Amino acid sequence: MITKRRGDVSLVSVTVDLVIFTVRSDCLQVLLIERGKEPHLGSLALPGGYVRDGEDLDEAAARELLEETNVDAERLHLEQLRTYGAPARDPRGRVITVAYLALGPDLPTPTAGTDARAARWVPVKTAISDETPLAFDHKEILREGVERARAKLEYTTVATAFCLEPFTVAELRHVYEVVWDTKLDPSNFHRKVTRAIGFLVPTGQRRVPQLGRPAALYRRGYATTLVPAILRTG
Amino acid sequence: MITKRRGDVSLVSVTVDLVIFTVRSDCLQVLLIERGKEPHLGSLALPGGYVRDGEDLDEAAARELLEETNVDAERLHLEQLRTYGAPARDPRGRVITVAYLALGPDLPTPTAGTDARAARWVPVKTAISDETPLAFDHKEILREGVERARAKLEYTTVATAFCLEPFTVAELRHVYEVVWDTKLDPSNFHRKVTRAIGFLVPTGQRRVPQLGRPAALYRRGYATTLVPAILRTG
DNA sequence: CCAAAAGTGTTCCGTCTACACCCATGA
DNA sequence: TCATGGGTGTAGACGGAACACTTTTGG
Repeated sequence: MITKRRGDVSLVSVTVDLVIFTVRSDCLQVLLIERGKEPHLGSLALPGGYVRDGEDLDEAAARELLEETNVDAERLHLEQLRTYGAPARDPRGRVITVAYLALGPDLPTPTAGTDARAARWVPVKTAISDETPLAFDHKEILREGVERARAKLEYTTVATAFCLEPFTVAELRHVYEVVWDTKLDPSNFHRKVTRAIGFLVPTGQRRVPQLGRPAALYRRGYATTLVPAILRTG
Repeated sequence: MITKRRGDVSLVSVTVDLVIFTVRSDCLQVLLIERGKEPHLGSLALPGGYVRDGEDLDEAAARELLEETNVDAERLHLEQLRTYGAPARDPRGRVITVAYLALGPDLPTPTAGTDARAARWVPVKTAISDETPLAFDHKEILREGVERARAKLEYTTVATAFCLEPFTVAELRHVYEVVWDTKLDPSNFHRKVTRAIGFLVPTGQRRVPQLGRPAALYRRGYATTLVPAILRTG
């Protein structure tokens, strides 16, 4: 282990890693990159990078997000997930990583990022399975990200982060169904989200679908917590 | 800012800081130390210290906990809270800190720790108020710790971490009342905690109080999540 | 008219709240 | 016996699940 010291204090490198989720093709997908260098050259990993001098952790996460997805962090939900610092998690030496969770609507192809690294969307079911190896401890980070995202849909309004505004109640329900991998009763779901104060703001507009009655369009409301919560049953 | 580099990568120091709560004298208290050196010499701060070589973050937190409270981390609830890394949060240079939340029963006087630093229990109301300055960004960390602890009583069984086994339902209720700063209906609370499967294990013993009917004694059950949750009302 | 999706009404049922009430002990 | 806290019973309010039903569009 190569570890320098400042005084009697060991020094370590700090990275941020991003668990970026979107709902695409009826499934929850995560953005993974193919590593272009050692260690773990060629294997899949979460996007991320070193925290720079004078940069706060949230800033570093937002910068990496912009570099990887070409989307301004303003338009996404971004929150700190957890910090991982097992001594041997990176063979290059002591590196601890602050993991972030990002949720966004179906984004433009991420390959347009400034990094030349190949980035692509991978269904979470695939990424999480034992058949898909991920670099470092990224599998564990991803699993925790999924759990956090699923839990947060229950008692917060973050699900709207997956929707492009304006959106319909059915689109929002689709987000819940995909993230939770369940079916929800459309009528009861409609009542819950429209009655939760501050969750949805009606635009007064409607969208005519290919089939069926036009649906009212909404934007995100001011509320961040969802009362009453929308609980997963079973 | 004194920051060394390894290759092109900036190196930082990493600390763990502990938000240690207990219920003492009918109020929620936090363990604070009086700093014995610069910066912030003499002011109150959360206990903590540098992460050592080859030490995982959880290990470092458990070690600091043992040093500060002289209590084995096995007997306490210990979980990662959040990581703080604002560039100027420590005047000595770039130091990021991984904050941990620890919950335990009314502990022996913490001054017996191996560190010579003066440690003492401070009511959270006092510590959190604007009249009590805390070192670094510790006020923010403390506030987030309080919020986390309060929220976790709702949907997990961590409240039992505040109780010495065996304990009565009234003692557990007292924990909820103190942490939430509310009064709870004793009869309804009793039903909720005894019906939640895996929360409490009856010992078959009773404790005869100074006054009133003897109360059944319980130990912690296997459950970590609380279903149904015990919600704060209002 | 039919199919399909949006949205509303209604019934049933379980949980929470409030509070009356009984139980077990020491004084 | 009384006072006190432990614990149970119960009626009403509230919210969720299930599902029948109405609305609004395109074909």
